[in-house]
Amino acid sequence: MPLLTIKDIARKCGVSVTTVSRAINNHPDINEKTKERIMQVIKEYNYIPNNSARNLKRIESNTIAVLIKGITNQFFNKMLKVFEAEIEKNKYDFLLHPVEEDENEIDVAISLEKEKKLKGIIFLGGYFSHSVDKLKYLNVPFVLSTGGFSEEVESDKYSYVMVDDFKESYKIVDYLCKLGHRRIAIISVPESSQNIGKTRLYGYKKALQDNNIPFDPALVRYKDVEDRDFFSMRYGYEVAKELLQSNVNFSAIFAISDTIAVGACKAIFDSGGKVPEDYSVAGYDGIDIAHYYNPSITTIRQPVEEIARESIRILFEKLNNNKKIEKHKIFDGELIVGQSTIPYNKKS
Amino acid sequence: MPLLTIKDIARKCGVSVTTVSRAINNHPDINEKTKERIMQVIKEYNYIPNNSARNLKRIESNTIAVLIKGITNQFFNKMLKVFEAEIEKNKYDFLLHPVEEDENEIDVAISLEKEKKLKGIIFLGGYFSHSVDKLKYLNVPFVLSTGGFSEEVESDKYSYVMVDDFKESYKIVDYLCKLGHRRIAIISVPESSQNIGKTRLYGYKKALQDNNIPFDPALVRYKDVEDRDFFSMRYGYEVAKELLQSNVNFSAIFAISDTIAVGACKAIFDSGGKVPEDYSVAGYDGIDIAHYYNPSITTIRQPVEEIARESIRILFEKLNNNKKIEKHKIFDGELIVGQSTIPYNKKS
DNA sequence: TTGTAGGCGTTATCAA
DNA sequence: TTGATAACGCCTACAA
Repeated sequence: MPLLTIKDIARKCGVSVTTVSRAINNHPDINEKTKERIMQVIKEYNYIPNNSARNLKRIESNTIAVLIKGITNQFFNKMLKVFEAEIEKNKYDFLLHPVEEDENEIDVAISLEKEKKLKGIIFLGGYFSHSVDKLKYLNVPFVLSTGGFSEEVESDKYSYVMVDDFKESYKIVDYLCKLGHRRIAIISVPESSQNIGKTRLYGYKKALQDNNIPFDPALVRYKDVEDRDFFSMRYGYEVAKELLQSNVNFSAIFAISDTIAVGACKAIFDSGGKVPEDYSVAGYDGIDIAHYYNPSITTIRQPVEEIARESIRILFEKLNNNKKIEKHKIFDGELIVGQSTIPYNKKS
Repeated sequence: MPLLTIKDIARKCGVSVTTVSRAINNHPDINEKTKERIMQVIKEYNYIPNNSARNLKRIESNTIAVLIKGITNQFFNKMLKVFEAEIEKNKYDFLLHPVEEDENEIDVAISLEKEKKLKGIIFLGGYFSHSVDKLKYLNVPFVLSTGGFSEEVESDKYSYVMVDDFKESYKIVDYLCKLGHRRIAIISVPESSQNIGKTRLYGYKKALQDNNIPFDPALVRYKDVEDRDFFSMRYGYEVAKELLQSNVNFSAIFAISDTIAVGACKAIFDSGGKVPEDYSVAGYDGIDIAHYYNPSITTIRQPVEEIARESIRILFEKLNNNKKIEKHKIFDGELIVGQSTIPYNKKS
């Protein structure tokens, strides 16, 4: 079965390719009867137009792309639903494009803008501290959504929506301090790893400092793993296990993600300990499992739906008003107190 | 900044587009100096070729696409890693293409084959009971991987790799029966929902039958939810809550996915009950959380890495040997006994 | 080693 | 309402 082209259909119908094109694209200037006949043949042969040719020739598309780095990250699940719903509600086509870990998301965006003649772009995940200057090669509006990136970059060059990782990290560690914990371990990721680990570590340090708790490097835990999957339950489990087997004393753990926190809890259980009676454990993100775990995990809930909605709102604003002004929105995270943390003096 | 084309680069370099094309595509017949100069300009202006034009013109690509329906499903995470690794190891380009819930994956495949001049396709997720006949419009090798589809279709028309959902479902329910449970509830999904729920229900029924346990429709639980997200923890929570609040007597729950099982456990905890002391809970899939939950959840582990590896192996076989023979491989699931199930007579 | 010209499959323009 | 023709951006014979 050779690949059909519009010419084949035109020949079979005894009309010109132009007419077939009109039928396919719902042009008004075509006879209903002719159109029906053509659509019948198209259906019969299951003809599907070549998108490369269409994209190449068309002046514009109606597509908004969501570029996501780390598609398997649970954290993005609910955001994707919002993006899809909002984009379709506004009569645009939704294109979800996963970006590989080793790809530069801006290059991908430039490429995709050309290839699909995009109307707008949402960046999800990824870290822009490198190559922000490349953003100038984008000719359509875009918004960075929850991408951790360094503070140094000039933010008047782009719009973003996110939470303040430093502040939220501070918030939850401060909460642990206020519960009376003074030996708080943090499960983070290797410093070399380009991600939000660093910022959350700063928040941790500052919270300790403000609570007059000396910083102890022995409480900062991480390890290198081959698959570089640092935000997995397994990673949390392994790092927590090493911590438990060390002779480092601690009464609480701050894991920089909920998945890590889950792994840490399991490590404690497996070593015969209890959460929160023996150790308090806190996470970060507020994904489903934090709520459904047993015990439920104290965490910082990132308002993901709101972040997504605001991101897309800003994008539409730029799209409709042709505004050059870049908008920035920082959402507050919410401290969700679960069953996994208790005051130090209530410990068993 | 207007979108650059190959012509712009050619003009800036004072050469023809052909020469620029040669530089881009690493053709041998080009002067090293010329090439360097061109690449320099390309880098300076961050020129990125238009993929639509390339795809249109090129005779063939080197791309293998993985079409996945339900990209947010945890279940696929590890499979994706295998696919990516194996495809790249074999010097092909990996293209991950999410398929929306309301899209027909075969139409998407036909479209993508043309657009990207694909070499091969892996289908992940989705249900093929409808429109299998459309598969004949595909001109490249493809393999169905873990897609639940009805048994009726003639399987000599395509290759697939999967587990026997009926058998595995039977296996775990039989295990519950052998533990002495006779009132086993199943948390499934609405019958109207096109998915594996039905097959797993059959396995449940057959296991009961073989253990001389009467089937009680009151123990088959599901509900309609607006977002149609049936495999969420929340769904499991809600259905289990209704079950607990009903006056239906039961001692064990078989949830047709681990995520549902997690939700069910939480519902039991919230109602003051214990797992497994008051109720045994079993899941299905063997995703991370089944292992890391507290208690760990008894489940059927689907050998996802093996499934992925075998799928891609078959695809390469078809690719290299040009074989028309369709291969079928059914993997056994593994019953993982966790802490969430105990014998009926050990119940508190 | 480089350039010219034609065409990939489709849509846009213009004329009929 | 329809059709002929050019053009989208790129690659590739073929010619120089």
